[in-house]
Amino acid sequence: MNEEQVIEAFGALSNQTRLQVLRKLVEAGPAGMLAGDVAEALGASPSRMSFHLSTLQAAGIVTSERQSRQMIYRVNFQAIGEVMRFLLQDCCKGNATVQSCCGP
Amino acid sequence: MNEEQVIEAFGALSNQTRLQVLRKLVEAGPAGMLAGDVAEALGASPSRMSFHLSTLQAAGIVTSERQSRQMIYRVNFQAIGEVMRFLLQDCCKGNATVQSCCGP
DNA sequence: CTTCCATTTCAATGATTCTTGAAATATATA
DNA sequence: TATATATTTCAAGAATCATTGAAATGGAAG
Repeated sequence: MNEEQVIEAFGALSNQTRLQVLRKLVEAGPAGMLAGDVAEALGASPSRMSFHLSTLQAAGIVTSERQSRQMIYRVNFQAIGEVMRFLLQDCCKGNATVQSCCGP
Repeated sequence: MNEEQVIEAFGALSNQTRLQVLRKLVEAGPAGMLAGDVAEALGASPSRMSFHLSTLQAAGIVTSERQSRQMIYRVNFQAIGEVMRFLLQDCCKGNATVQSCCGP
């Protein structure tokens, strides 16, 4: 993951609605969630949710799969880990204080 | 660190100039860097750098201290760790794949 | 083929962010 | 006090982002 992608990911994460979407999808687990269900769960219109889901997907933070006429969205934990790795290793040179976020 | 602060931090990190500033300040270590030196190092005007440094400081990612008529900026590694912890624990419920970013 | 349903795309609008250069502020020195 | 230096603040304009509602698309079912 390069700097440009990481910047896009941070941009995607710097929004309340999208952070709520992320939490919902984490809750949902590997099964993921339908776009419409995410919209309903968060009280957002379909078009507004589509905008935010697209933003998250463009940043790689979620993936999408068509299931007949609906769309399943899932968290991409790998991508989130890579963003964190970039911040820790590339930006902060593996600083121990930062690293302790994952610690005991 | 609460959601609002984390969103502000992600916003601060989603910009190329500010990511470059962060790297410079990490390089500089505990001594920090003068605002003017950061500006010069990155080829940015004083007012433009002041804007970005203020954004980073408002987000808690850097601290500032006046030294006579100049300003010393330093990385706040603790804050960066807290942002990562929030993303890992609060958003991703401690997901192992995400956590492995800090791993071996 | 028509209709229905889920989602996305589009256009318009308002809000936020970024850049630029000039003016203001704070501090030091002559 | 006057002057110089470092930084911030301010105002204007350009660019990007978010919300809304209407229209278009993709796919299933009658």
